[in-house]
Amino acid sequence: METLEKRLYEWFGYSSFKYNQRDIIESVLADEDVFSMIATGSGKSLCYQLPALWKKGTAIIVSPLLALMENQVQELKQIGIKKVAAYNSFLNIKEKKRILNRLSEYKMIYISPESLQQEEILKQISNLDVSLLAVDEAHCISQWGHEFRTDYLKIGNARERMGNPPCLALTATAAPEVREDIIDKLHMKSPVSICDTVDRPNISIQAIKKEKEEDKRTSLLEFTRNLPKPGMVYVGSRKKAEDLAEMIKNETSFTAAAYHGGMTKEDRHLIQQQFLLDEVQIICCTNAFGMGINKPNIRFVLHFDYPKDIESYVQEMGRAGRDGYRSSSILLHSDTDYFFPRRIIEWEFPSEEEVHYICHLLQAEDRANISKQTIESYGLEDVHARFMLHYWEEWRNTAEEHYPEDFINMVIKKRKRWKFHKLSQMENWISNTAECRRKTLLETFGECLRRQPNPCCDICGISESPAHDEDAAASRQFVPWQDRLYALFHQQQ
DNA sequence: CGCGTTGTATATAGATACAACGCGGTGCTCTATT
Repeated sequence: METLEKRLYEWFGYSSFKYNQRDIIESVLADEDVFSMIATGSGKSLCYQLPALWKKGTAIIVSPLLALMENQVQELKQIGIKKVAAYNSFLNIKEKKRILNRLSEYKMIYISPESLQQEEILKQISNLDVSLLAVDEAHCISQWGHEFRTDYLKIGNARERMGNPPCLALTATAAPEVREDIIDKLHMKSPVSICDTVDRPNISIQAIKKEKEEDKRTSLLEFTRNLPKPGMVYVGSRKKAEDLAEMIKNETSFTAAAYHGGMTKEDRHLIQQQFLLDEVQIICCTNAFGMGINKPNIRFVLHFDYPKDIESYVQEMGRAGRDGYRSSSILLHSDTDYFFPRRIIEWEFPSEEEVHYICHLLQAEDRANISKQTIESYGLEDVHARFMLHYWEEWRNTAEEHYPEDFINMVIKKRKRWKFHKLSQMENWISNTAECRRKTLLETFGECLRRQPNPCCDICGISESPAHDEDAAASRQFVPWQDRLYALFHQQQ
């Protein structure tokens, strides 16, 4: 397929495909459903952008963050691809109508799962020739869909309304159960699966036990002083992100800043830019920071609090060393960490009392009269209200009698059990790993460790001397010069 | 949800019991005000 290369150069200015890109694109062009797990920075977006331009019709691209959509649209327009739009709440009614009335004139429409559920857009899309439905950061379906953003679970229904176009799911991290969940929720039938390893040989892995929170702080300062920078510190709460950033600024000579979802958009953007430009050396953040960030030279990721599942851990530590140079992942833990993640899981669900109340309400009234606002007016949080509406709708289709007790047992308790299971899997890896950490980590992704890098992990032994750097050097050579140049160039911007 | 802090009443000047309140990741969208 010589013309594929020709178009790649003509449209995007690249002279060759990266590892796996061609396979994915060819499968998409053959109208296959494709599930693909490839590393961040290996050109995921091109995998739907090129087919979108190539094929007749309009591609719909589901994206989790408004900022990501805006970036992509802007970048495409800059390289001369103009028939693209983002359909979201940035638009006013006039602009929305304008786009709605001429959907078929676009080659790509970026959209959030929430906007995709609006009846106006579903109606228009059902008459549209949809060339491809692409879901970017598809692990969000599994990670966010069940409790936090339930519209992620409804993409499959929207797909049916479009007349079942071919579907491409893209992510950087997904364990086997998560892959199955994604494939199921997108109503994919025997998809082609194209996956990279999740192993990152240039990142050494450590989990270190400390007595108390105070000892974790001392250790954090020590690592901050001694490790190469820039670095990231992941914490569990907004307040702690700010506390630790303050502490690093006061106790060391390095620049630090906090980043979390409670900050204004402007502040978040500013801190992000400063970190990207190496003006801020250490960023202390909650899990709000990460998606869409492609900073190549992060030298360490330190987990001051551990995440609730192994995939999140792999995603977060994997932000280190994208340039291929030696980097560290360090996780600090202590017995006092036990309760926090458990409380957060409990908090994700409405209380039993609330469920009872809302179930009776939903049963007594005609469902059409009950909006999210009604449920919120009974004191439920935004997320819980959406949770109740989504599952109630599913629930009433599956059973004849609808008792709140059954709803609690079969919907809520089931999900909680699953979440606690994932949490203990994470904790087991932290506290009870007897073999190589890298090996056990890969096994949860259904992979084998093919070659042990040096340095590897705290169990295999971390050598302090930089003399054993052959592996970091070797992995560096794996990165083609074009990619390194690209990384350097983007670092400059 | 569950834990820790603050507030209030009681009955008497300091201490106790118990209720109320606040905390605690992730982001979309729509609507009504500054």
